[in-house]
Amino acid sequence: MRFSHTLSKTPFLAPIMASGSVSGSASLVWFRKGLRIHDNPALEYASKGSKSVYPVFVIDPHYMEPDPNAFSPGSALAGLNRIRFLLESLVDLDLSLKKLGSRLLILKGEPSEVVIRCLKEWDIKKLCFEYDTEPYYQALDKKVKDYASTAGIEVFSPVSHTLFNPVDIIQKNGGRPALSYQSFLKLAGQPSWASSPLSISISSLPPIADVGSCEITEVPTVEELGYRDYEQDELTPFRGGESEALKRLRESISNKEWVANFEKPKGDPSAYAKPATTVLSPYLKTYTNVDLSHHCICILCFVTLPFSPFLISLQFGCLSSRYFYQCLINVYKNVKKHTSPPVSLVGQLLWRDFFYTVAFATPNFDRMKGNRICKQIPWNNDDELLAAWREARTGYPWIDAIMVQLRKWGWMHHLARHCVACFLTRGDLFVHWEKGRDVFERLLIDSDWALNNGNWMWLSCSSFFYQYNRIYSPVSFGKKYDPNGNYIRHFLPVLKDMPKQYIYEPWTAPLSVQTQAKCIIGRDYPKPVVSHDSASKECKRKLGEAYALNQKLNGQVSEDDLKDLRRKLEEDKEQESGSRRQKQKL
DNA sequence: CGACGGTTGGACGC
DNA sequence: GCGTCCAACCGTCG
Repeated sequence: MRFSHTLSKTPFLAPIMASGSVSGSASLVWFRKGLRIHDNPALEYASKGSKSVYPVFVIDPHYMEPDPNAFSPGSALAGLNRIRFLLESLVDLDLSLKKLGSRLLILKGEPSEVVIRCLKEWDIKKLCFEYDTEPYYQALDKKVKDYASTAGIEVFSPVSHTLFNPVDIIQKNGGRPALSYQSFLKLAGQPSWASSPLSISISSLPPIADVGSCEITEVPTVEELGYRDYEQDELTPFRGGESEALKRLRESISNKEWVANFEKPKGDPSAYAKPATTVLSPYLKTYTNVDLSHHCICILCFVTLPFSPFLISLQFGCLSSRYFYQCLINVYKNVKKHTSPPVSLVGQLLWRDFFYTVAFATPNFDRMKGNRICKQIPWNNDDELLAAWREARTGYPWIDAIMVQLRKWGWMHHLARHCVACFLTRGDLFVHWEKGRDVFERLLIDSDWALNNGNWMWLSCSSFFYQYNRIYSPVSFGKKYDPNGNYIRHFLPVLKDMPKQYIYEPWTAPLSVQTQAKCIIGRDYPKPVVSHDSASKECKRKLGEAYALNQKLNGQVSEDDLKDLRRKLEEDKEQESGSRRQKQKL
């Protein structure tokens, strides 16, 4: 089967003929990510030679239950938009499985306990699930695999979420991950499966046998999970699920020019699809009609990034990154010239693998302490500043508008992500990147453990990127793209009548102008929490000192060392302001 | 050890 | 819209 079918409406036909085999036994497919039928080796293997297949998804209440103390609607770990996106993906998966004569079995509880109970109850002989490199799944899967091995159950756990097996690449490099993109490219080379067909179509599945005493439910709605009093305008226009992802993918790759010429775009972080109303359906319609060439300037950089459901869908695995890769290569074959990594579309997929690989090889990748590749920096612990950033009241309209978009849409342009991440950490507020990471993780519908942590380290100059003198200006960066401030006016309606010349710095507007615009700074919209000029200078000074300490101690910076550095920085600051006062006296 | 390049900074001059 | 300077970081490679 050649890949040239990709562009046609008919999907590849590499059907798995498995049903009807009477001699087989029962298999369980455990879905976690990889919420798809196409290119799903775990599902394919389970269905081969089994007389019955149980497709299972376990809802962990810890992940889904409403948390009344959270700063926005959602659970402690996931915002409502993220939860909805996941549920939509599950509904779509259930529908697809039903078309194949099966269905998705939803169970609730601690996932390893639930899966082990199912293995016993259903007399499972084969357990199949996608391999996952995240520490959470590594620990979870160990419990389940340990049980399976004592019970004599075969476990099949293929790598199918990324282009490469991170283990292979780390081994090639003598046990250490590449820390730069270029060295990663050299190590990685071509994926082994690049020119062989992926299994992207299944004609039928073996049936589900008796479910015994296990409690099975349908995919719950957000209301059934206990979410009731949320604002309609806080709901994302993005829809989850494999069907939508594949549809969008096919539409996008049918534009060969766009795929071939995709280049690190001069992306416009202020571009957004202007909703006609707050009602969702026309909103969605407007958005899906947006010209992809302008808006799908999607870099997978901060997570996956994209203004497009098919790229967002990589996260939950509604779309296979390998299938996407093959589609892109297929387009490249049919055009005279095309762009290359890091700027090409394939280059974006490789960024994703880059972060997965380094994350897998780095203990404590999601924190500063004990993280070999992370600079030890004396971030402050200012909850007031953090809250101002999180709640879109820093007083910098460009920053606040982006934070509103994050909350409402669960998505913003990658350069917009850069701006707010830089502002929170090394640029202005000097708040710990882990705090910002938590907010993104919860609110982004495309957040991903490896990419999110990697990019927060990148933006905070903790790893990968170290040019801490380059700071995004919370005023001029956005102005470059959107001098009229339309993006700000949209997401911060309180500023909608502020004249163009003050929209990025409304505190500089004369009181008469503020009155005219019906927005008094300090009353209707906050004054800046810090002065960017002095705050950014201060940040550079602290980063310089912290880097020097890291170098001096060869990365072995203890908590006491950081405490000492904090004290020193405070003293220097007082001395400086003291000498400034003296100068003024003289 | 030194040179080189790094997916996307800002300000300024032209 | 492009080049230059600013100041000068890091990992990689020879």
